Amino acid sequence: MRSLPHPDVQEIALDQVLSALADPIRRVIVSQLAGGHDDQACIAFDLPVTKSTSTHHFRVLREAGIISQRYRGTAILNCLRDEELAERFPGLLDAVLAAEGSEVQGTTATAAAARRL
Amino acid sequence: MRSLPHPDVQEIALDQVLSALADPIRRVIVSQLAGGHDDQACIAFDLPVTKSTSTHHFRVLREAGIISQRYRGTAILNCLRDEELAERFPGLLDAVLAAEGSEVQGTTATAAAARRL
DNA sequence: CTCGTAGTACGGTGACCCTCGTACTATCCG
DNA sequence: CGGATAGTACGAGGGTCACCGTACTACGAG
Repeated sequence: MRSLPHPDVQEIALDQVLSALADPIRRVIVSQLAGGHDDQACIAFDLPVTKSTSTHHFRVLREAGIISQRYRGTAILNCLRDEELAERFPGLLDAVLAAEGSEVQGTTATAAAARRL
Repeated sequence: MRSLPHPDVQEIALDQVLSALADPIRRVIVSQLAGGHDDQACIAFDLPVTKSTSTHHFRVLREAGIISQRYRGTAILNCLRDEELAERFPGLLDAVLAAEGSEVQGTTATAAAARRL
C-alpha cells in the first residue's frame, strides 16, 4: 500500500494554510468536503482543470495539513482535517468557509473570480 | 491632496484578502495595527525590507481592503478596516490574528501558549 | 527657497505557482 | 492475463510575485 505524508498537527503552518486557501480551486475542494460529503475520491470533484493539476492542488492541501488522504484501491479518500485545524487555528477554517459561502451568493467579485479560470 | 483608491466593502474579495494575508510580512503589519496602535505611518513598522518593498506590501493590503490609508502631510496613516472586514467576512480577521499570535510562539505552540497572551 | 522626510514610480531579476501533456504506476475487474 | 480506472512523476511554459536600487514627487520646517 502506498502511503502519503501528512504534517503533524503542530507542524501545520499558517503560511501554508493561507496560501493554500488563497486559491479558488482549492477552496472549491475544501467547501465541497465541508459540505457534508467527506471521503470523496479526487475524481468526484468537478474541477475545471486537468487530472495532473488536480493532483497538484490536492497535494498542496494535504501538505498544508488541510485535508488527509488515504488510499482505497486505486482511489484516494479525501477528508477535511477540520478538528485538527480547529485545534491549531481556532475559527480559521470556519471563517474561510463562511466567507466562501457568502461570497458565492451575491456579489460581482465571485463571478469574476470564477471566470478568471 | 493626493488620494488613494480603496475598495468598497462589497467589493472586498476573499481571494485578495487571503492572498494578502498569506504573506508573513503583511501579517506583521496587520498584527501590529491590530495590537492597539492604529494610525501608524508606514515608517513606524520595523520591516525587514526596503522602502519600496514596504510600499508594495501596504498597497496590496489597501487594495485588498484590509487597511485604509490617508495622507497627513508627507506621511500616511494606516488603519485596519476591522469593522468593515468583520461585516464582509465575519470572524476571518480575528481568526487569522489569533492564529498569527499563537504561531509566533514557535512551531510547538503548546508550551509557549501562555507566555504572551 | 532649500533641505529633509515620507512615500511612489519604474524597471529589472529571480523565484515561485498554475497549468498542461505525456508517460508511468497501482489497483480492481472480468 | 488483459483492460480499465485513479492517480503520480516529470518537465516545460507562461504568469505573477517579492524584492531591490534608483530616480522622482509631495509636503513641512527653517
